[in-house]
Amino acid sequence: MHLSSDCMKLDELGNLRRTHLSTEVSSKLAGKEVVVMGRVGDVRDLGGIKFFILSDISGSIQVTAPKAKVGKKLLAKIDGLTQESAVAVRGKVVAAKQAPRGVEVFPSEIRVLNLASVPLPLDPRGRVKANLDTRLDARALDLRRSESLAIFKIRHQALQTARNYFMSRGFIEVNTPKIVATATESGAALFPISYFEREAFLSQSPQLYKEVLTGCFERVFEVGPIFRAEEHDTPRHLNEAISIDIEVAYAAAEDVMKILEDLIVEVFSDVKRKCAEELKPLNHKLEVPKKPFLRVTYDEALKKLERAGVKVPWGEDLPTPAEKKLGELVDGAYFVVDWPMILKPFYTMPKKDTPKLSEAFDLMHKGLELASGGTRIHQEELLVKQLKQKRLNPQGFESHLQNFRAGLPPHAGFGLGLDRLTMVLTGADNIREVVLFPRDRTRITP
RNA sequence: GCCCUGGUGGUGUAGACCGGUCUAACAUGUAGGCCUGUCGAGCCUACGCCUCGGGUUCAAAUCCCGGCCAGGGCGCCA
Repeated sequence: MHLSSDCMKLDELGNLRRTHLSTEVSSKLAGKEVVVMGRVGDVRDLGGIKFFILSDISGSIQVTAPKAKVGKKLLAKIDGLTQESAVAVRGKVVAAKQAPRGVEVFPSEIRVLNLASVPLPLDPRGRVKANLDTRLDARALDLRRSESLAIFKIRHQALQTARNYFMSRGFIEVNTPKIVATATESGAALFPISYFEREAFLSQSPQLYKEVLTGCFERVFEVGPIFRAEEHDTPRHLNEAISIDIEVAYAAAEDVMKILEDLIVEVFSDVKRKCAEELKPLNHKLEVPKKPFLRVTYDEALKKLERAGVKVPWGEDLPTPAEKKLGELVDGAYFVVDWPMILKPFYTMPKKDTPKLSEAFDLMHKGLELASGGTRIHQEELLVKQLKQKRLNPQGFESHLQNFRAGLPPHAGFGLGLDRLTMVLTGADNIREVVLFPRDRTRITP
């Protein structure tokens, strides 16, 4: 019932189309008619003259309505506007020194395409801060804030740079299934789903698929979601994340570490150069790491930590406080290499001379793990041995193992967390800030 | 799951330690009014809040217990 009366107030978009983005309206167009569309910002009514700011994805433009020059119907329409409503304005461009950008539009027609209700759950202009939880509940509105917008433009740039990087180096972009039949890796927590009459799982990583694809495409990369059913509750873990995964034939750990190094430096440089405007509202100074990144062995890391008063027994993973400590001891981006085999998954290649250690690496940035990778096993016999050692049944991996009998080449690769990378690029201290609609232990909406 | 901290109008905060003076303050917002150059407009008026349940007390936003929720620290994270 409210709906019908509200709809009565609304205008149709009809055949009207935008001729200019708000920032394309310049004083050069003075005297010309333009059609701009966007969201209503501040409305200022001075009695004899009314102003409102119209914002679109490019920026904003002021719409000015002097009583003497604009009809009563239009003035009434401006009175009825609410913050964040969607409007179309047809009008004449006027150069004016007093206008915010030296140019404004005198309206001849205003169409209220959709009226925003009041009050909104948060202020998208950001004058009054809102808690992260409140913002995530109204995420699409929150994304109109300049800080949020800046974060996702930077994320977009990182993704674009990464894609360009791989494509210019002969990588083929692939999409592997996210619905998988078995829990392929150890006792890792996977989300079970119902797949017709069978149980299936959400993929935890494209690992096995990308390895197999090196046998045909040689160099592959994938940008896609990974799902982990771990009950973690931290500012750097989500249950759905985006991973940039690569796998390269005829390569070993050091080769893909160089690729990763190059990629990181290129992404940081691009963001620093092309997203200077976006970094400003985030108040973030981006430091481009220098190549080559420091290689710290697992053993060296333990020694450094012990000297700093943090004891980690050999053969154990670095607990969070140890990771953070190491991040203080070794600044910027660095690799931790030569991990004990027991800490790495079954497909990890052992070091030839010291088989207790692996050819696996982690890329760290100030204590935060951004990527992990290494040389993979390509010989079936060794892989079966490792499966058994991890107490996995090789029979469950038959469809995977058959590829190794078809002459799968030696290969190496890594998985890089796009969300964590974006955290570092934007200075965000909570991973939820850099994900449009984050999925964590308690949140599955919006 | 554990530990710490918190929950006050639509939003963000103050008040709490030391119960009464709280008929709950400030900002933003919203509604109305004045104003023909505002630009985080200004001025005037109004509207709207103590997380839920229990307890202590003459008296609870304030103290105690529990629930729920959130933030941080861990754990978990092949």
